[in-house]
Amino acid sequence: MGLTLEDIGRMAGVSRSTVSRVINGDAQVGEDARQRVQDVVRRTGYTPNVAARSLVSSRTGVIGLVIPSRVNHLFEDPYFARVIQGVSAACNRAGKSLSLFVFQTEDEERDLYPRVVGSGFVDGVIITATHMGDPLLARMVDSEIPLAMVGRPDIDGVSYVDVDNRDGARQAAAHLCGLGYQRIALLGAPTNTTAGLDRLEGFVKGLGESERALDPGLRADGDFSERSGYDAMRALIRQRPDAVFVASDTMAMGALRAMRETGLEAPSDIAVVGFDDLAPAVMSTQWLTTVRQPVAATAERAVQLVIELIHGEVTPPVSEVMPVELIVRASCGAAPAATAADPS
Amino acid sequence: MGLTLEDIGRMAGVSRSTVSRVINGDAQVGEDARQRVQDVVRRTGYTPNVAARSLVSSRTGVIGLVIPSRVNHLFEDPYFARVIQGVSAACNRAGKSLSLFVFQTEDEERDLYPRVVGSGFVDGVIITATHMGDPLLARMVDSEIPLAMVGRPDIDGVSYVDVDNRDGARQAAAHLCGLGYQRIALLGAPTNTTAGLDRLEGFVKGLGESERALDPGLRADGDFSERSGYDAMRALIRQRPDAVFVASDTMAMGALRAMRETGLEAPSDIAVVGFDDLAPAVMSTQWLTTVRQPVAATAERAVQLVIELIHGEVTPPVSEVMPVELIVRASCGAAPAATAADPS
DNA sequence: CTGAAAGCGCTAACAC
DNA sequence: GTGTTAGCGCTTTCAG
Repeated sequence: MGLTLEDIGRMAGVSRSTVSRVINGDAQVGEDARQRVQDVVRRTGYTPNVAARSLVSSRTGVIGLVIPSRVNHLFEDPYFARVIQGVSAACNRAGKSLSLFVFQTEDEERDLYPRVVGSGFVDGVIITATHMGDPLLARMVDSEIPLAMVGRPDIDGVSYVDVDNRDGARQAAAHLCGLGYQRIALLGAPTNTTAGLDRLEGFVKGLGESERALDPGLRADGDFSERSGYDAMRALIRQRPDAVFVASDTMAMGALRAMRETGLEAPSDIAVVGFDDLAPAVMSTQWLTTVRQPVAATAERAVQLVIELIHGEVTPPVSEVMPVELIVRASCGAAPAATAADPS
Repeated sequence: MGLTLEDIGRMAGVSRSTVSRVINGDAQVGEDARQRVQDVVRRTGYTPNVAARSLVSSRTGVIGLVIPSRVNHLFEDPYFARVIQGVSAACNRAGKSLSLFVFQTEDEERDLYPRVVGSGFVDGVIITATHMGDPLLARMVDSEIPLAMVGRPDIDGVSYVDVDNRDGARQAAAHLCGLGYQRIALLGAPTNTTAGLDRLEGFVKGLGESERALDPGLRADGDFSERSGYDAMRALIRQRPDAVFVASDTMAMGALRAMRETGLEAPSDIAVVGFDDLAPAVMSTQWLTTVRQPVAATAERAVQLVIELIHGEVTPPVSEVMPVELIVRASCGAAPAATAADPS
């Protein structure tokens, strides 16, 4: 810090332009000059001033991650930690800086929004966890800032990377049907989120593949929280389901707690299939059958996508859907060993 | 975007200097000029270019949050989500931007470190989750960048905000002693972290207040993961403790799972006290007796602290320790109702 | 109270 | 190959 190109140039006996060229990997530099410059840079630990660089290039190398988490409990769910981790890792790899914007209140959103899109502080943004109808997304699209969403947007014109929620839920339903369960319940995710909607649709579709329909009495929705899973399951239990697909593992933890409290066990009393495969308890017990979603890979693709958008290499909207995988373990009542041995 | 001070000035019929003054709240501006400028700014949605501003002021308004999480499972623990949330909220309030640096590998650390301290990209940094002996912390101190740690550093010269881990563990031990338990075990946190060390010390101290010592056989350590809590508890169970203090709620979840699996219940077979009070299951069941640590408040103080350091308002190292609170619930075997009614 | 002018550190033509 | 030069958009003396 404090050192400038000019300083380095002086020390290496060249002009600042040559130093700039060396630093930016320009090939048109003599071998000896390059050598001298690199020595000085290394010796002094010189790092270019990003502000000056941004000012002239109108690029900051910063990618914004916007989480409009008005609902506080969003942070309860390990999903967000994973998204942050994935985006961070991808930014690191791409040599970008990550700036995090968590809007916890309307006020914060109002105050911060201009910094995100107007000040030139970020080159592009990744947004996640909007709820349907959130005007924020539309505003961001209008701002024309390079934008990629993690998850499926509810409006057109947004580039995104989503996981195949429909197919995951479909697989879960089909698996439960295949296992011969008769009263298959749905403990759904909020239907004001596209993930909730897609998982509902996929579940219904999976049932349909076995000529079944979703009994409205066998459906209750939660809000992704453990507590809501518990509450919804308490209600569901009275309807005597023999299996339940829970649209998130965190809610599944709540559902299992409700079952335990009622003296019910999985899978013997009620088979359980979750969605996510990233909660600590799920990972460490390897017991819950669940739909694994590739959060890190999704976040990574989203980062690549904004970068392509920033460079103008693709024309928005572009989208991509990542495959999910049903991980069969014990909680659904299918012997995992048998499944593992299954040559199919 | 695209608009400059010059543009605004032209539209308002003043020079760019005046616009700059208005925007920066300089008092020395005529009422009419100020009015006209503000109108234009509002109408156009003008936002100053941060790069240009930083270049001249050598301030970016960015605070870096560094999480050297070489251990992947750090992200399993809700603690980090909370720290991020707290730091983010505090930055928002202070009008600062937050830049997140997660070092997951040595390589990432090596590559990113210069960007953090050398490029002038951040005005100050908050660091957390270092392990003892981590040279990173020493390097950051040497760099002389305004620095505040969340947690207690293991070297001198670092400003920090910590929670009172010692006192929390002491309270937990004292509470268990007071309840008359005889074989009180410790399921500790890693002793290569200051939090782990402090909780151990506090626990021993709390025992000491009742003239007890920690039976080495009644101690097992985990690594903050659910799995490690499970494993450690399996080992402890053989020693037949009648109570256990678990140094993190996530590990407590694992410990309870081990107990359940062995047919043991809390508090009747083994009383359990945790530490954190922020895991979803703990929050929603309100069942686990635990030491509540004020993570959000701690993060917030850390942000205030770096800001003061940036402004040179305080001379490092300064430190602060936030009080923790034992939340007595059902898992320790003390009737919570009685405790609540206790006039003391 | 307001404008003119200098310059923050860097990149990118444009010369040589 | 390498140096010179002109800004990027802003803040900040310094005049007026």
